[in-house]
Amino acid sequence: MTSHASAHALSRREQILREASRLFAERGFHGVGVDDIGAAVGVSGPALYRHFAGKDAMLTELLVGISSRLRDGGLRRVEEAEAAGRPAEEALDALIAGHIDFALDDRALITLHDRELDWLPEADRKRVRRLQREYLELWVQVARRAHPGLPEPRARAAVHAVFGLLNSTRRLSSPTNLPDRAETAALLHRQARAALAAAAR
Amino acid sequence: MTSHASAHALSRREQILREASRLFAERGFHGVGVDDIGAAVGVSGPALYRHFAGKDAMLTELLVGISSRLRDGGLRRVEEAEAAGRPAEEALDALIAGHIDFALDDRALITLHDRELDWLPEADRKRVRRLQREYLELWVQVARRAHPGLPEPRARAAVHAVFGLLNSTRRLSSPTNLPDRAETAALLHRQARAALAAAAR
DNA sequence: CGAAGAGGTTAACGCTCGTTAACGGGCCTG
DNA sequence: CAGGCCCGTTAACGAGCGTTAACCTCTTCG
Repeated sequence: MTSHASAHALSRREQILREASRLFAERGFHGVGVDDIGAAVGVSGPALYRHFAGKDAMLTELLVGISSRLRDGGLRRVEEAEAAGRPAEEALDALIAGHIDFALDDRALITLHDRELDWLPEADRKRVRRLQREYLELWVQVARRAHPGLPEPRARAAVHAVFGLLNSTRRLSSPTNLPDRAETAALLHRQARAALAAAAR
Repeated sequence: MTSHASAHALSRREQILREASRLFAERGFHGVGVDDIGAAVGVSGPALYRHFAGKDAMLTELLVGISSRLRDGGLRRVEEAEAAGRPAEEALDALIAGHIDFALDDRALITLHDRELDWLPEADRKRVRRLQREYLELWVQVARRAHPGLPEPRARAAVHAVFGLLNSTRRLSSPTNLPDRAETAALLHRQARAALAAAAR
């Protein structure tokens, strides 16, 4: 309980997580030293151990946070759509839009999310995988409701492929590479929708 | 010039490259030690230095090889389609099919191709990036011919996203995870085609 | 036959890097 | 004002790992 957190600038812990995620995304988990992360927040070296148990713990917290945000956000959107009685196509659109927002706004996190999972200690890796699986299953259910007749194994593969499509933004290194955020989002959305529809044919 | 190569089993050099690519894909470039690679081919440790200048050199050779194969194969397919006077849509289909074959048959290489590029020494990295860029430009040209009215920046982004879609197979760890090779290939093909067509709308 | 070279071996060096130890200085609180 | 606690510092340890050295054994060929 850090008591006075939340409503002011950025706690040291959050600074560290932010810089760590940026560096991990740029150079990979093993390409970044503990000293590098320290330097990025203005302290040097082992000072980080006042805030985290170790380098692994930072990655764990980042990955669990990402996976949770994705799954929880997805669940919320689908529930909202269903509560409002909207058709399954719109729930699917909400999932797509949510994922695109995430991929465009938190490029670094998306990169970690499908690149650095292997380096977690066994227990944490299982936890993250579970969250990822739940998120995927959510998509699969909604996709099958939106496209009746789409068999489950194929839906799973199709959703998997669409994740690859949406996460491809991670390689556009600088934000200026995007012609225009809204336009890029619209393009990805059309492509994702079409890719899912094509799976059902 | 290794003289008597090619027509028999597998030269020691090729064995090493094959095992190295598998291990790099599984555990990442930094997650694999030189001793691991040696053990995988039945020799141990520094014996590899009889065949390669170093660990970097193995990765370089793998990545340059992959990028070259992709680009050359793509060029060949497009030229064949054009020489036969077939429409641009069919050339695009040929590109898609070629990439899918590669992604399904050489999963490890595809993984390296978009995951481990950062670890190359500067000069080699530029070389690989050049090949990758040429491959992408080839797709962009064909896509714009197949879909008139698709502006170039959008075509580039769309093709990029489709690469993400097609390369998503890398996360299906075991080959047995694919329900059926032909079916998976067909699904990916439909999705890629639809994602490109949707970009043109 | 004898020199050369290809392709192994084990031992050892040296660097990087995560982690811990030992220490110090502000700041709150009894 | 004294004792903790928070949060830094620098120094040092220890493991892992890429690379090199020194050495050995076949095979080949003049």
